[in-house]
Amino acid sequence: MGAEEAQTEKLIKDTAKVLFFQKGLLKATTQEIADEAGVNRALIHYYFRSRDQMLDILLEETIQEKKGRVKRILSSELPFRLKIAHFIDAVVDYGLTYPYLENFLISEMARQPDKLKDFCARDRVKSSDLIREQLEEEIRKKRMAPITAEHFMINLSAMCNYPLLAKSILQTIHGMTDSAYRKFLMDRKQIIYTTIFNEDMPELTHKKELQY
Amino acid sequence: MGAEEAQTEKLIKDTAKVLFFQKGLLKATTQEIADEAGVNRALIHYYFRSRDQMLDILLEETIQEKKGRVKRILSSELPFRLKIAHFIDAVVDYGLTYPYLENFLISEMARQPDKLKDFCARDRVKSSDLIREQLEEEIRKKRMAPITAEHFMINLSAMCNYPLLAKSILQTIHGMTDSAYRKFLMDRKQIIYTTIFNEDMPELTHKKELQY
DNA sequence: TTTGCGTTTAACAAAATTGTTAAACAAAAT
DNA sequence: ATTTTGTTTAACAATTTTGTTAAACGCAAA
Repeated sequence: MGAEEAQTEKLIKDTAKVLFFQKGLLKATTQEIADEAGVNRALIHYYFRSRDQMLDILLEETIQEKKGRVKRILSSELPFRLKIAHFIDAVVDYGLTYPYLENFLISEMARQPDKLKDFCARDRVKSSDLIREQLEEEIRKKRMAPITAEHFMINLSAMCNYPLLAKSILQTIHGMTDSAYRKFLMDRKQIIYTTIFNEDMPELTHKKELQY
Repeated sequence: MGAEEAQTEKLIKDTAKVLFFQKGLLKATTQEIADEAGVNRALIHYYFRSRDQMLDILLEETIQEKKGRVKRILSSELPFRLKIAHFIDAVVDYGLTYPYLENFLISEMARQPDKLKDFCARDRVKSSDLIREQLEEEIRKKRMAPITAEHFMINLSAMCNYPLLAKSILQTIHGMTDSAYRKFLMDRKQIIYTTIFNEDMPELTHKKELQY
């Protein structure tokens, strides 16, 4: 349709993101993506040259966005516990959109370790570094048991991300509908906070300022 | 070599398990498996008819074994906290062998949900049911904060399994060698226990009796 | 030693998937 | 109206992967 910008390109990318990161179809073919987007398969090669290059772009974009949100929260001026509460909130919320994102990244790393090494290293600006000082002060003040920043962040990431990665398993075992699963994840925000701090999670204000 | 039992069949299965569940190569082809095992590709079809059927068998066998170990521990007569300590120990140890097992299961569920539904449901005899009573007593006695058995088990599974699923990511970010990663996982056993119970993990006796 | 049976292989056929190309098309600019 | 530009498509070629088959092989029992 002539000069209609990168509209179609975005349509393809968004469709592919849904198949890969939301529905967990790691092996979705270019044909399946094209069908889902309602375009011809050759278009994908026109815009992205190859399936692999498209995948790189999708991963790059999506992970950068997620990491951006997280980093914005962890490097904010909030007090420690409130910061962690916002982290939990943001990671779980984002996971509702793309539950299989990390799952996908993991598979790709096994397939082409070299390519993703630097990408991953550059990207994952160790989040543990962003909370180390505050965490250590918290421990010094005897407000929580001693733990390294690395293990603390991994505990936190684990409890937030695992139910996302394992979405299909959890839904099957407990016979949850999509909306039940959604509610289950919302409950978990509280649970995770309480498991770590042994107290109720505070109300979250400033949510919007921290999103972008 | 004549009457040499199902020796070769086992060789192929073990090789495939290593590629799929240990190295995380979800897309390993029948050719790659055959090469790695040092046999001709057609052998795989001779023994398993198709790649998909072999995959089913591998998943079935491996998950059953892992679940067997876990269930044996959770349905033992041990006191609650010791039981959980053994659970952590067993899951992390098994994960050192096949870190990508769950990752693989998750991907397969997205690909063929129906086939794995009953398999998964029958298999995952909700572990939360096996600890509910003891957990509730623990809470009644005010020895820990209130939490449902489901969320408790998911917290636990998350902290044990996530570092396994995310093996490649963690190793890359923190520049860990295989042996460093191994040590890191061993440390985590303590960390996980302490995060949940706010006390040091007890010594584990009876390890052998609980393994089989 | 030869017959039989499980095991192993190479060669072939079929299917699925990716990547390329040249032509058709539609809208905007000239 | 025609040219131009970017977009879209169908048809084709190449590659990869899977699945089949018939024959060869080696050991053990007859």
